[in-house]
Amino acid sequence: MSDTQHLYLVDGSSYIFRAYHRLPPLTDPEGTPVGAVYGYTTMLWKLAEDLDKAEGPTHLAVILDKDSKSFRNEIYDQYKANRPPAPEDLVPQFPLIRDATRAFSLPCIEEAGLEADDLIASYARAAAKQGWDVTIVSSDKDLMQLVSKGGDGVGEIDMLDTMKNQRISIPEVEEKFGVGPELVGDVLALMGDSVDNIPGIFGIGPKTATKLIQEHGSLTAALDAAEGMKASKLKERLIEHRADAEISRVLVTLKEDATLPQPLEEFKLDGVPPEPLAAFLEKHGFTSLLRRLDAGAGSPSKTNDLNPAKQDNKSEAHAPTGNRQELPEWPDVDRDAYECVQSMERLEHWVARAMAARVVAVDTETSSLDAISADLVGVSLALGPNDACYIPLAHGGSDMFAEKPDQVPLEDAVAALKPLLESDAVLKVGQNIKYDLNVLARHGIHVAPIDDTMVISFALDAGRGTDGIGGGHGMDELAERHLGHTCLSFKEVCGTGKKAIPFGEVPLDKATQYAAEDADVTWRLWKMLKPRLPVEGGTRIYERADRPLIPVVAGMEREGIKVDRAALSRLSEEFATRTSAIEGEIHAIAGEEFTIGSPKQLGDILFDKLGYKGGRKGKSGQYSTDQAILERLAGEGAPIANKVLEYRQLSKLKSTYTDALQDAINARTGRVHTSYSLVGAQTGRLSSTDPNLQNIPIRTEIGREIRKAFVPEDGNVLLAADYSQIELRLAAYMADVPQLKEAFANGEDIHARTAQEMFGSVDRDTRARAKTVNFAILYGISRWGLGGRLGIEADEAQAIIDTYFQRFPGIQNYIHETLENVRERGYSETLFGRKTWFPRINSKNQAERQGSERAAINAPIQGTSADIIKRAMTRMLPALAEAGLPRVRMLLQVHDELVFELPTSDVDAASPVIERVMAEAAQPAVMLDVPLGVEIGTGTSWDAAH
DNA sequence: AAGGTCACG
DNA sequence: GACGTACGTGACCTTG
Repeated sequence: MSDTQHLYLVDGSSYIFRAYHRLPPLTDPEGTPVGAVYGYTTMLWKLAEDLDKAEGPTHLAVILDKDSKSFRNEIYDQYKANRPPAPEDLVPQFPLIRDATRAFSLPCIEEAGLEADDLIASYARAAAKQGWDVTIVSSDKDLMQLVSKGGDGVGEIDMLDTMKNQRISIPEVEEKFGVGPELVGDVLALMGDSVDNIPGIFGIGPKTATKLIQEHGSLTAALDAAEGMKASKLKERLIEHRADAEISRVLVTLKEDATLPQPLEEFKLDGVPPEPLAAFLEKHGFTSLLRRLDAGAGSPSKTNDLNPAKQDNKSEAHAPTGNRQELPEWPDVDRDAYECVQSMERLEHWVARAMAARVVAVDTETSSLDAISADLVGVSLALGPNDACYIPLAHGGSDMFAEKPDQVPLEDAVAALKPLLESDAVLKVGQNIKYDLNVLARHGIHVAPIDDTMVISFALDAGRGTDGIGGGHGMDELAERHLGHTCLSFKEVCGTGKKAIPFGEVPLDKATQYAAEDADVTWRLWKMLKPRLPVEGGTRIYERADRPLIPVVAGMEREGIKVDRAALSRLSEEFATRTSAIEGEIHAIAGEEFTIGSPKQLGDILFDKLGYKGGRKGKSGQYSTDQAILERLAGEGAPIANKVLEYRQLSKLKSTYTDALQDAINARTGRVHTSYSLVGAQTGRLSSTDPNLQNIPIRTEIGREIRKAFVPEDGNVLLAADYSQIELRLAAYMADVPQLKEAFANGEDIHARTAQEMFGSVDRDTRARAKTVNFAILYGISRWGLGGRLGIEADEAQAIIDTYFQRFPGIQNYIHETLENVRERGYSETLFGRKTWFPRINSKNQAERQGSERAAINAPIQGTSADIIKRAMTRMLPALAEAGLPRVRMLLQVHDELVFELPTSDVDAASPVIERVMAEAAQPAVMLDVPLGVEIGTGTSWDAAH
């Protein structure tokens, strides 16, 4: 059988569209866009490499569409009528496809009045008929009709999707359509195709189409059976739109007997002559391929092992990574140089020196990690390299110490330190100084002015170091990066796990080494980082947004919020009862007891024991059992799926919220105090931990029960103020989209307006789809993602995206320009100058690069929104005080929402102030031409305030 | 410690 | 040449 001929038919037209959308917008030395051509060239190269292999081609031809009209337009004038025009930078690439094909010395077939699909069908059948095997290089679903097994002197026809590197034979077709290739046309005729504008039957998608054909065996049978069906929407549609289905059946039928413009024999492959190929590669600057051609002595088919792109996956292109500077001429950290301050006299000496120095690095040591409940154990100060001290204040008390060490009494020390820490003339520098602010506030010290090395690092380098806790701005990490110094770790000093001791039990010599080192390192970091701010454009965001926010957020953390413990406790009990009942039901259905909370065990029960369909996923080879999968199973009539979903929901609510929040109530204040991280999110958003109060349930009825437990003190109410659609408003401004700006100015429903622009009409369906598309845009879109969300094919999603860009060209420009900028400079920027770095934006790893691109599209929008609410927060309490409303307390921030607690009698006066401060927060630095809408609600719970 | 899942904007 | 599919978070559970 070794002399079997194998014909490859390359569907060039569909390939170039796919290549266009998945490759970066490359241009050749002359400025012609060539991204898609490059993709096409590498694909041909790969095919040519397979020439000598068993499965490889003996004959090959590229088939192209000649023009946009075909005989199908005569049958149905709307055929492909709503297809948007090809993107501007794709058009000049069409002729280059022919050039590329010729460069490989391959035949290129096209014929007026026929689509590439028809030529492919005719060639495939002709070749198979004379016993050749045929591989169609395409992933077009219409072509799947041709897949066949062969035998009896007839060759086999399969398909090859080079992008997914997947062979498509009969099983793959059956998997996709639920029927064999001979019935694919019937399914397609029912479901239609919005890209080609094949009508199908309105309201019937792939699922229903497959089901009908499976049940009835053919399209005609299914249509005939409609009369006998029980009354339903489906029945009506089948009857009413029968003609649509019939014309669709004709349109999807491939013409298999077209006259062949060139005989099959002429497609014989004889290697690839290098000269024309080299000339082509050179002309368009495809240098890596050119190198491979040179190295491979002529033919790509002999250069299998060379793949330069693969070898340096790690190189991160040219995005600046410079985090390191020349080290100043400082002595190395010397932990034995630090002083342990144990007398009032020495303390006063240090305070006097610090006053004179004008800058002091400060660090506090405490009994626990939680700033609100922690007790002060000691304070360290640093005035220069190795010029640092530790002032122990509450060490001893256990048998670690033979007797309590000499220490300045806490109150005396506080009195001595207070003038220094509150002096306008002395800058206090800390690493995460918000923590120290909160600790010291409990002792009546209101530290100011301040600088924070962690926040400075964030303003300079957000996104640069993606690994490590604290987003790469923790002290140990900064010390390593900027000073080449390894700090004494907390673990080394206090131990870990059960053997851990509180800092107050650490002997003074060791405590001094650790604590004073922190202050010393903080001082050095400040000396290195602070001067970079003006040089690297970080001053604006640090001085105007982040630094002033530190004491504000510290205040919010100290305020905390009251939660109704009894209400949470009741909910916990209710959830416990219900989960255990559901657990029993699930075990009954499964026929055995297992741990429902274990995705592994659950997956084995669902897919192995109970035999539901659903593939493996991920590297672990474990079944996925997430919400989307379970909802699908539930829709297919698996009773266990809904039970598991309910079980999951309730146990999540119980463990993460009703149980955990009770434990989070502070014994001293009776309230819950979250901790906000100012450097938690690369985009500039805050994040909230211990507990996270930025993800309290709201989307479901049962979840909102938890929100009801967040309450005001007697005589007060909670007030929630939300920015409405702030990110879309910012996108409308930043991308300059007149229709969206106008809609916001008029207070219109923005998703409805988008639906009108996109689909020409507004109903529930189009509005929902428009909303999804709007969000997709903000998040950096991909047609697979959008397709998944909308439940449509990726190519249909692509058509929607194209329409969106056509209607709102500003958005496309914004995305293009943002990415160009990020690729060139390495970072994105918000309207207020916040930078986020994307070191992988030019990565050769496509997944990595595309991930960075999506994040980079989103970062300026999400980040600008974060900047705005930060500005509002900083101005809020002074504005309220000025309005005579000092009793309004700002408690929480949830990205686009602020939560306040205030006397009921203050609501009327406070609401307009809050509204105004938020709405005007961008000004005067940025004058938006879109209004910022703010919605305010009040109530006796956080839920009621919405 | 990692992976899976799910709560929020 | 292959990879995974919407951005940004944090907490909890199970398992290795």
